[in-house]
Amino acid sequence: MHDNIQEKLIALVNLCLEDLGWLKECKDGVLLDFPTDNRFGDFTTNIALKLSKLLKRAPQSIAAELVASLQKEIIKSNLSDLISQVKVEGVGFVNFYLNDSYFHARLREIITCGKEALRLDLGKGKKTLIEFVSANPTGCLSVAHARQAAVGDCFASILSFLNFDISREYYLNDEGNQINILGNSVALRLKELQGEKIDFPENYYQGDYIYDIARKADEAKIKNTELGDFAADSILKIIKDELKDFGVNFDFWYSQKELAKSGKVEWAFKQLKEQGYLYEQDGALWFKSTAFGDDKDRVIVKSDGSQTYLAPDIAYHQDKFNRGFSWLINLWGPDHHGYINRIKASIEAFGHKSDDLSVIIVQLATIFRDGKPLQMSTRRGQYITLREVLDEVGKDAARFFFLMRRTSSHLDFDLEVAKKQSAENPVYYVQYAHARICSILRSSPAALTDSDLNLSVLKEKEELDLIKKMLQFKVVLNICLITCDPYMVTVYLQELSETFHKFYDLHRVLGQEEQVTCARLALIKGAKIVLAAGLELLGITQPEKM
RNA sequence: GCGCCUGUGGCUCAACGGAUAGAGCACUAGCCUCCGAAGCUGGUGGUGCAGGUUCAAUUCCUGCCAGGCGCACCA
Repeated sequence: MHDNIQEKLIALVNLCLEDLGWLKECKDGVLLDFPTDNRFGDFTTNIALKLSKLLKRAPQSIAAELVASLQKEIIKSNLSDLISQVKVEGVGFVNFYLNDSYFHARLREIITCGKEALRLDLGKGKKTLIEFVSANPTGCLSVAHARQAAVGDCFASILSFLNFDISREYYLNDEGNQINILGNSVALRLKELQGEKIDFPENYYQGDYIYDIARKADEAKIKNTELGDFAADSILKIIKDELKDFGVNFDFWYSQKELAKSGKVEWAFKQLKEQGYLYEQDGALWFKSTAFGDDKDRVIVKSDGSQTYLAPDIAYHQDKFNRGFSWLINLWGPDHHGYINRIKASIEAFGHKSDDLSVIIVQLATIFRDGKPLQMSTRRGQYITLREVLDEVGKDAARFFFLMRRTSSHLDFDLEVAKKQSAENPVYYVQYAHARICSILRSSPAALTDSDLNLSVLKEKEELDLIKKMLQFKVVLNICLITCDPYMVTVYLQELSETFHKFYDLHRVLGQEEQVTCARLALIKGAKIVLAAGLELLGITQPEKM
């Protein structure tokens, strides 16, 4: 069942190149791709263009010679039932055209096996940990966190689909300065509620939610020294609810407080010291990150004896490996990009490869309301929260929106526009295609079954285009893996939907000759399977009706 | 000053280094006695600037211009 057509064709090309005595010139190997446009066949290779300079010959003449050889070889190796033709096109591309029966077989596979037919075992069960969001429990999640949540969750789903053994983790910054400030903020608001006049510092958390927590703390009679933890716990509950409603579920909530208690930080220090990567200077303890390409060495214990943020972070990342994960993925905001080198340095100091950690920088979403950008400040409590976005545009549209731009690109998000145009949001275009298929399937006579299904009646261009587009699903997932970016799925689903809508517009499914109706029903069932699989990866519902 | 991200029609965005740079919105001309018109078809309109590498550059490299974000013994 394994679809190894691509390997088969590459082997064929290599065989012919060998015969022609050109194989040794092809240093980078033969690239066999899906052409940008299916006018140019089903597979294409640019090998003649590559060889042109080395052989000092015109690419078309090289291609022509190669094609002649390929045509002979195709007949010799009985591949003519698979390949309908191979020819030179354009400036010297060699394009392969497959027989329709190949696509019919692939479609049959999809409707028989369902989404299992779309899987690729690229992960081989590799234990992978993706850490994302990890917002401090000092306030609600912002839109920036929301984008990270959508990207991280979707990428994790894709990796899982590709047979990586993936776990989702949230690193909980539940101790330190910001928790102290949080506790002090609550304490002050409590005094204020009790009628005292207070002077609320600018660097304290300004949001109204601090009042709510203060009231709750008062009721629960929380001691002053425990206000910080109490507040963090309360906020964490809110965060968990927000994420749940956004459809994001974490396997692990990793507590920095627990890490500090565990002795793992000291253990990490000891290891680094033994390797000679720590030294003291100016009363502080430094990590020699320059040994691994960082711009400067980094302080991990300040001269006042307290640790910098880097200290637990080094131990944390090492602990990820110690827990058995061999690939770490971190999603960070752009403000953390300077942090990449020092963390990578730390894992290298422990003998891991730099590539064992992939850091994905998720660019910010700039929030607009009525065309005006909003200033964001956690402390002031003036920012658009994930909750607000969910309430305003809904989970499906929000997730799709956050995922439809390249992760490394800025995202403009005007809430008013998103609300106003919600009916025109691309997510509805895709969901509409799914619902439309369901509607046809509902209207189809029950008597028509898949038995004696003859897919060979699918000969129309739009029918074959739809199958070919469905087959690109795997290619897209592969690109997502290579680029560490799930956004391509949203682009693909729009294209798949478009291909379906075009088919729908030109050809009727129901009321045709029985064989044709059956085959087309199978075709749209296949399209439904792929659409649903894609939407599921995005964490978006697959409505049967809209 | 250094680092990262981004410059593509009026607007928001696509395009593994490939073939005629694609969509949506907006503007505009059409398509429902027929499976969902939240759809389809046509039209107008575009790669910031200057070099370089390449058979081939929106894509890679250098410089410039413009915008965003970072450059702590903060977290």
